[in-house]
Amino acid sequence: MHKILILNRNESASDFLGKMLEREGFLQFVASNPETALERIRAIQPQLLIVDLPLEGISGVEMCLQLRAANLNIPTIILGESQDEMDKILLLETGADDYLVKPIGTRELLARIRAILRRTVRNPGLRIRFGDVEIDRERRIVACKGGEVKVTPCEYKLLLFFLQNADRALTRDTILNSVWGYTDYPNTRTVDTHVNKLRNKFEPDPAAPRHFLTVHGVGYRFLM
Amino acid sequence: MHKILILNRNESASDFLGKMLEREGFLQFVASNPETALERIRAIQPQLLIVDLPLEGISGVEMCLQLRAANLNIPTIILGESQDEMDKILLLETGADDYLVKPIGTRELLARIRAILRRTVRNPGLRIRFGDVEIDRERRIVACKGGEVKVTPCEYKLLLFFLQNADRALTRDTILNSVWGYTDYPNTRTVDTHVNKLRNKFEPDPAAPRHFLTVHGVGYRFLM
DNA sequence: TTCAGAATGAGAATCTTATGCATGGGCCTG
DNA sequence: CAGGCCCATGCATAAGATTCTCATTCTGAA
Repeated sequence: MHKILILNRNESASDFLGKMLEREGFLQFVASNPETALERIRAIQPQLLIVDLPLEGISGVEMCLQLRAANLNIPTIILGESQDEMDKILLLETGADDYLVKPIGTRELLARIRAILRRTVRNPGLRIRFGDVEIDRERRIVACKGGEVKVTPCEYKLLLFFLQNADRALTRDTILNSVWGYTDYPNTRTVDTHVNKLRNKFEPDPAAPRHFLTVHGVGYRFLM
Repeated sequence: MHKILILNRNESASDFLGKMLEREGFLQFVASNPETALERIRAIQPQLLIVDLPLEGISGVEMCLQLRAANLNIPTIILGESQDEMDKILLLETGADDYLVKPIGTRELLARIRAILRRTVRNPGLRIRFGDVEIDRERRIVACKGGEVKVTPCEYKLLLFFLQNADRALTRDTILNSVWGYTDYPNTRTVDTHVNKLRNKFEPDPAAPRHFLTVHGVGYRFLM
């Protein structure tokens, strides 16, 4: 979930914007002056800053320069009032990533937010977590309690399948079909073996599974 | 010096734009249809793509989807004719990084180009380093522990591709597609062979790779 | 002729799955 | 409700299959 900080001279004005962002699944924070903005960026570490011009006693360009001087390197979208090309250019050159002229089309703003995050945030959708386990699909790495755990191709596929079908009782047949692509089901305990391996790798106590539960007479059920 | 590819259905129209870019210190290339554009992106590896809509027989959105499908991950600015918010949004959502409505303010375009390059180009200089290895793209020279190491064209391209996609698990197919330009995937071990060569040239201990890691059953992952 | 790139194949490393035995839950019977 | 039986599951092991490495050979272009 991405954090977005809105800088606006009167907080109420950013209320509408903030609501919209929350509706879209972002976490929004507010600052009403440059100083608190800088503080909060350091404290909260948002992925994006939206600056609603004009600010109190400081120009947008100065704000950008301060951000740069503070070495925060945070992606920034400016919402400005001026159609004047010169203003836009100055802001873009001093560090802003985008500039939109008010009145803002909310859907366009959203699209631009996403476009910027796509470039600057490392594929958030590709990370999944459960318990102490973190799966990074882009790197194809699984970590448990911060340390990398090696998983074989088969284990990896099975793990992803469990995550996709969390909290559902799955028969061995279903699993064999989806993960292995088998259409007929030999009397095998391959699934058991692999579940066992996943337990050993990811369950704090493999003898008392909390995530990879067995459903006696049926198969398995995975809990996040 | 950054390379920019302009995609425009009639090349002459991009002449003005191209001249302007060259004046500003960019290297500009032109393509007049999507197919050659994709080819050239692979061949030239530009840092930015400017798409001047409309194209011949293909919509902007389709173009973006193709770029995405080809896994090229190239920053894209769209120059469009439509003021319609819906068009902008669609393009931004499908992968475009910015959308400008014609007529274009050249100075604003420039500022936006720079803003995007600032975020996407990792190394403003042409030198990249990892481990004991230093790559000088301007001179096309690779050095390891200070001494020059000869690399063949193929090895060089592969090396750069790894650097651009550091820390991501890459399938052989992806690599063959991006580095070799293959669209169908013969059952070949060409990639392995070349990775092997890179290991021998750049890994302190080729038997225990620290940079060119294999992801069993998938392909390879490069670590800086 | 030379060199880079692509294909090949043998051997090594790694992964998959069958097997056997141990264990434990579920169900029947008394 | 206890005891015992049966079957499902856990789990270690090893054989078998796959995938990877890398030296070598082949091919085509300069």
